[in-house]
Amino acid sequence: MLTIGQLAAYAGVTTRAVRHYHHIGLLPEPERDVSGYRSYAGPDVVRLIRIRTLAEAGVPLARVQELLAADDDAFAAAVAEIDRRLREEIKELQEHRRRIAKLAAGDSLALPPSATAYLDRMRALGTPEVMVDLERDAWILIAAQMPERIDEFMADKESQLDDPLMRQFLRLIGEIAAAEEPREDQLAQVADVLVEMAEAAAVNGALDQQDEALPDSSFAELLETVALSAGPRMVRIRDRILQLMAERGWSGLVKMERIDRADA
Amino acid sequence: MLTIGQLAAYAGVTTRAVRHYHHIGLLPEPERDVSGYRSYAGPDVVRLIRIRTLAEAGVPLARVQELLAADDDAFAAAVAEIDRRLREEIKELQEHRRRIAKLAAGDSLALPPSATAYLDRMRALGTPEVMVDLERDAWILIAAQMPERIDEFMADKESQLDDPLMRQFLRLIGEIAAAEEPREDQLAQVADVLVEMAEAAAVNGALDQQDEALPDSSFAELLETVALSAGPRMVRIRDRILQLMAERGWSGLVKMERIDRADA
DNA sequence: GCTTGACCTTGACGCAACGTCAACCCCGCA
DNA sequence: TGCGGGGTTGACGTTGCGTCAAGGTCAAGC
Repeated sequence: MLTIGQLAAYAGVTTRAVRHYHHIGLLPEPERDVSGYRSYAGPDVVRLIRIRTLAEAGVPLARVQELLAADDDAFAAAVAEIDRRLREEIKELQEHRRRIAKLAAGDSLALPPSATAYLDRMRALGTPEVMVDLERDAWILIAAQMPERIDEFMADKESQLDDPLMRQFLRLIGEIAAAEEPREDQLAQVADVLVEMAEAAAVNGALDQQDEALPDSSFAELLETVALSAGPRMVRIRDRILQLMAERGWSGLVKMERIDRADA
Repeated sequence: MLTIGQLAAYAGVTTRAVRHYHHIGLLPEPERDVSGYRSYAGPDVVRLIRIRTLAEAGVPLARVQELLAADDDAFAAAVAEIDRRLREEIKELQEHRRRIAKLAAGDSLALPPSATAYLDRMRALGTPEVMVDLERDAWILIAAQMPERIDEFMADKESQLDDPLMRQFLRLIGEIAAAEEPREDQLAQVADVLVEMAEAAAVNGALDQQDEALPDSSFAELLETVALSAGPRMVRIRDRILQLMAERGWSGLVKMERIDRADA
């Protein structure tokens, strides 16, 4: 009676969809006419319309069979379950919207507000962008690892920004970043400041806190590799500073440690 | 530094996901160690975390690259567009919920309330279930074809149910359906009633209306094939009734027509 | 040195619901 | 007889991975 195109037109679907329903056994394959065309009749149209009615209500095709054959109770139960699934999907998408709205509102990717505030303040103090980027990446790592302690860390860091030594350090770093090639005396000054900060930290116990915050050494090594990703120029400068610090009896930048006199 | 499993753990994803990101070029393939294992460092972890942050906000992976590289304006524009898409998807799902709620509320599949009311009334008048099923299927077809006229048709049909002839017809059909084998006198009575109804319809012009409602004959034929799907017993009874009607000068059940005297 | 278990490698299929070629056949019409 | 608009099967693409399969590798305990 009807070709596949006519059948599809009756139900307002594509021929591809009809063939798909045949493929998954949802609509029985009809007889073929002499030339091999599928030949449909009224009941096929009716079944196809029923299928579409369910599909357009969000019923997965895999459950349409079952629903078409179900009695009233089974139907109601299945419908209730499908509605539950729909509600869940809507909730998920709304959660997506919430997150993307936060991103649009200026939240830096993958960092809590306390951290972005800290980074903004660093920038305001003249810290070169490349250093801020490194800090950000490091804090992304830390925030992913210890999300519940990140605010505590940031409070610490913010107060450090009030330390005149830290200010001096940032200023020196800014000068070095701005210059073509860093002068040796600038690097030496940085090393001096860093060592002075380390000594102060050793006295007030901050060095022990850093051990507690970086429990396994592998995580500290991981943070090091972030620092090493800043490009060859920065790595050279960094290496030189480490060298100068070593001459002054200290090692490490991520995790500062006094060099054992026996080694020296 | 890190194996793929460790990298994945840092970002809270599966190794499969990481390999997928490599495959689609979202995360660069890292160096391999001597045994061919992928070896990751800090920047890889950071990038993976950024990817996840966007993905979990509903950004399609295909757009994550672009967003990670975008400046603030481009980022805002892309985010706005993604939010628009999310809103659309939510609306679609809500539409699904509306439809499925209607189905749960007892709406027969693919039929408007006027039609289900008519079918219910038919059933209440003792019409056998198999007949009601055929009517329903026929009206599903018609409703799909002419949705805007279905209420008008149903009003007509409802008023026909008040016709004593129609009542008699339904009672006779009920008796026939209940019996093992229909008696010839029952079938003759049905034919008599149908012919009487047809004659009345011819007088008040209802026959012309039916021509208008069934514009092309192919649609009428399609409706016939629905009637033929009721099983061999019903088809035999139907054929016999058509035969008896023909003896009385009428043809057709879906679309009744007086037989041309020249043919008889 | 051997086994064991956990982790790594590539390759490939599966899911949901079709869209979209490709290559070929069939029908009605000028 | 050619043409345009159907139909036919087959297979790949979409989205974001999950889940085998069939191995090679590593660290640890015996």
